[in-house]
Amino acid sequence: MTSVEATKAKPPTPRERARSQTIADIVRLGREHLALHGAAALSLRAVARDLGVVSSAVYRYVENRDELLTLLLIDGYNQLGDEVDAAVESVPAADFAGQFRALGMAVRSWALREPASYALLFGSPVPGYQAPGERTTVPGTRVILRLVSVFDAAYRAGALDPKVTPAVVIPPALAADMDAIREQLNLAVPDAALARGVLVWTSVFGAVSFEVFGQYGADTFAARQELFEHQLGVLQGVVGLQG
Amino acid sequence: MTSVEATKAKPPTPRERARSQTIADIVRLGREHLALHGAAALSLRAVARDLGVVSSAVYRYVENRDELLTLLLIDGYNQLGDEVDAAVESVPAADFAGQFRALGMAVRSWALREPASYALLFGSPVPGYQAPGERTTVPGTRVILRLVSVFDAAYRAGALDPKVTPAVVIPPALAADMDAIREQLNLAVPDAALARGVLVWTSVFGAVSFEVFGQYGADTFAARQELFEHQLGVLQGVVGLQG
DNA sequence: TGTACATCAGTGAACGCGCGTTCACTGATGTAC
DNA sequence: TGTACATCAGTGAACGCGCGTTCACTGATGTAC
Repeated sequence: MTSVEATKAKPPTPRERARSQTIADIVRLGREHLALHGAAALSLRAVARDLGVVSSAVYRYVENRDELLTLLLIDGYNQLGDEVDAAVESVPAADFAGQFRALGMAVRSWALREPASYALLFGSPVPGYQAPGERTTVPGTRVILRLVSVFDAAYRAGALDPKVTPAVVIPPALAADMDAIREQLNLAVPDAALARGVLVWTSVFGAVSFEVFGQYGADTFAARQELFEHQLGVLQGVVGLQG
Repeated sequence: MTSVEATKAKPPTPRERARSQTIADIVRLGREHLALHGAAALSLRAVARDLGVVSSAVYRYVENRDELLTLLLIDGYNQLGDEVDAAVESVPAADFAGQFRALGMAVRSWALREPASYALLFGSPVPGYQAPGERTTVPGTRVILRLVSVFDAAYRAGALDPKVTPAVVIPPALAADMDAIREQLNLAVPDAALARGVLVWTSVFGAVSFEVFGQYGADTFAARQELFEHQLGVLQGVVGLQG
């Protein structure tokens, strides 16, 4: 009445605020359980206990265990996506190589900070759980879309060296896949560079996964940060980004 | 008595043969359960059921659940190691690039055939389980040792192109790690190539993991075999293997 | 401003399930003399 | 070759546990008139 805030974007009622607060708490507690016991052991009862509530009460907020997994998946993708976006945007628009390295390092540092979420998103599939594509595809593709957009912008700016190492032929079937991707994402970058972009993508996550999942022995690599940055440097060369 | 077979390598008694047969059965059934429900859900009771035996009986053969996991881990590493060895050895000794590609393709085809074992070895760690290094290190390093030996042999034969793409500097801390590795494994290959070898290693597994763990969307890549072979071809160039 | 009703959060008991692991036991198979 | 004993595989009952999910319920908070 007195103020002009009746902008029809109806402000949340106290109940609604309490409700979304509780859902946020559930997701947070779920993430902690993920970190302690892994996705397969994620249990609604345990989350209810930590929430200080009887186990059946969480069913007011979450349909079942699988939906909690879905919420955690989406939450993880968005955390990672936000950090990657911020890292890339902190680099000058013309420094494509720097943007690529910032992206890679953002992925690594988030993964090391949240190994359980990383494992949920990029590790072994959770047995018996199938992510609902309608809800996870958009957040789940943020990083790769960002990576591709860096490569494409670099190409359009003439910053992708076309004569990278020994050229490797692209078989027709693979070229067809590349065409589809290029069309769907409105890209300019040609087949060879696009295919190398895919390799770079999987390689970045391969390096991060080895480190997070403990595939490097306990003490084979002391200089892991340097190793990763070196890997990024080489990968940058693979796709022809100079700088 | 009648024959000369008392060579002191005492032949197994019937009981001993039955025993190792049963252990082999347990491992085989465990692998099947892994494939169906994942490592976290691996249960001794379920294995006992499939073995047609009461649940407490498996404790005659396996100390506890963790030991079954260890057996499966070792079994998986050795399956993979055997296939990789066979693939590499089927290529002429002088064709280092061919050996590398054979290794990569052997990893991929085993992983696609045994996705659950692959997930156990290279996916998210199993919560609460710590592999006993004394038993798993040797089988667990077979692939990387084989890969390194291909690179080293190529280097010694002068088949590693030293002027690969833009050279990337190796910081001192990383160089120290490389020195230790070189000494421990008796290698000749220099820092730059060794570091690129590590990248190639993690990249091969990164590409395989993305495919096995379903990170590529359902239909983004139809030509997965071609994609992987292309990736191997580029990686081969990264480390300077010509051919 | 006050009353009557609807909505929602949380309770507590219960269902049926599978798990790892221990233990005292029965019988069959091997070994020593 | 035969007997006495030791070893081993497998049984079946029991322990205590945690899980997902349903359901009828109580009480507090919101909404319509």
